Amino acid sequence: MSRPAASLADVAEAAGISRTTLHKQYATREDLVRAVGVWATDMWEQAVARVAGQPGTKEGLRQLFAVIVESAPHLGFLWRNPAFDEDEELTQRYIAVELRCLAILERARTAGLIAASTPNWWMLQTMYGLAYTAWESVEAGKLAPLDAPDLVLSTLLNGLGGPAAADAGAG
Amino acid sequence: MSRPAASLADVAEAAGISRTTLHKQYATREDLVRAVGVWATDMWEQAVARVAGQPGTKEGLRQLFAVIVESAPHLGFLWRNPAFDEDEELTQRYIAVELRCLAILERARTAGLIAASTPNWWMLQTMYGLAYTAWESVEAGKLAPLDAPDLVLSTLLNGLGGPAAADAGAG
DNA sequence: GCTAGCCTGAACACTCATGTTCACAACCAT
DNA sequence: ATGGTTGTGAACATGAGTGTTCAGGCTAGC
Repeated sequence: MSRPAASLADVAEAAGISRTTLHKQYATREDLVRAVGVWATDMWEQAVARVAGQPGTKEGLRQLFAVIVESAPHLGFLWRNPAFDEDEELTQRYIAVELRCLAILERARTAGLIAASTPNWWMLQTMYGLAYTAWESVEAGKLAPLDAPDLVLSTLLNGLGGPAAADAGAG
Repeated sequence: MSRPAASLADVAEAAGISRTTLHKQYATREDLVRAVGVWATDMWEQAVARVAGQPGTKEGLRQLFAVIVESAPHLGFLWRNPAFDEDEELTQRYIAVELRCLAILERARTAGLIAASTPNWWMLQTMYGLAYTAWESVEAGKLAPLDAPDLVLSTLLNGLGGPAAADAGAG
């Protein structure tokens, strides 16, 4: 899943089955890729469903970010495949899940945790960006998995600013 | 450059030359990819060189972020190509440029703009992540190019936090 | 005009991923 | 044991991308 250029022979070997059997289950490579895309979407859906009821509190956001970080590989797979952009069903499902994430962020904004002037798309973008970055850091062994959600939370809410950064002049 | 899977015929057509001529200049596809990698590294080197002397102030960081945002496509190309990881020269040059970026960030940390507890790798990761995210937003038409550096600056220093986010409990 | 250099289209061989087919072995239920 | 299912290895055909060669055509400089 992490290597889009892998041949079907490699995939079959990695799956511990023969190439013939792989072709029985997925007639074409496209079928296989889509099946993995559906699976990745399932994973993401289920992960977000676990936290969709969270309130717009710091703890609620922390739960949300924990789920996004752990879904990072699935999201990365979906983002990297341009084919999914033209897949009506997957796109619809993706948007629906994204809206559930956005709902939590909006609650946090209403609660004053996030600046009222922050547009929806930038909340989402920074959340994705920071969470994905945190996941990469975990993969690289630079960040402990359990620390990732807190780091994303504090960075997204407070930035990296020190004592002299009280106001950055924008926002 | 933005489509790694493009055939050499497509590349030649896009370049307005024949496939034969393309092969004369770059014997193999590997040669071509590496040449583009060298070019992307050149671009990034030159861009950072323009701001390497900046101080650790908000304006200094803003200049740095402006340069990273504009270099995002070049960086993306370098990041997406695993072949470059094994290229000694390009890796060395990449690290050298990264260190020049880090120097500015460290100056800002010393000046108190960035929390003293922030590790180097997280400063770099968040800078890359936010800058790349901002560039994508520009590409998507959601963010004005001139606003991008300021948005990255304020988000990285202050986060998205509103009045109720005075302390997120981490860091 | 003539030559040298560069670009071009066309053709070719080669490799590799892909998709298909088929015969055979293992296994499971009856 | 028997018949159905499932997985397997092997072979084959196909198509795309790649790299090479070659015979012209074009322009620039002599």
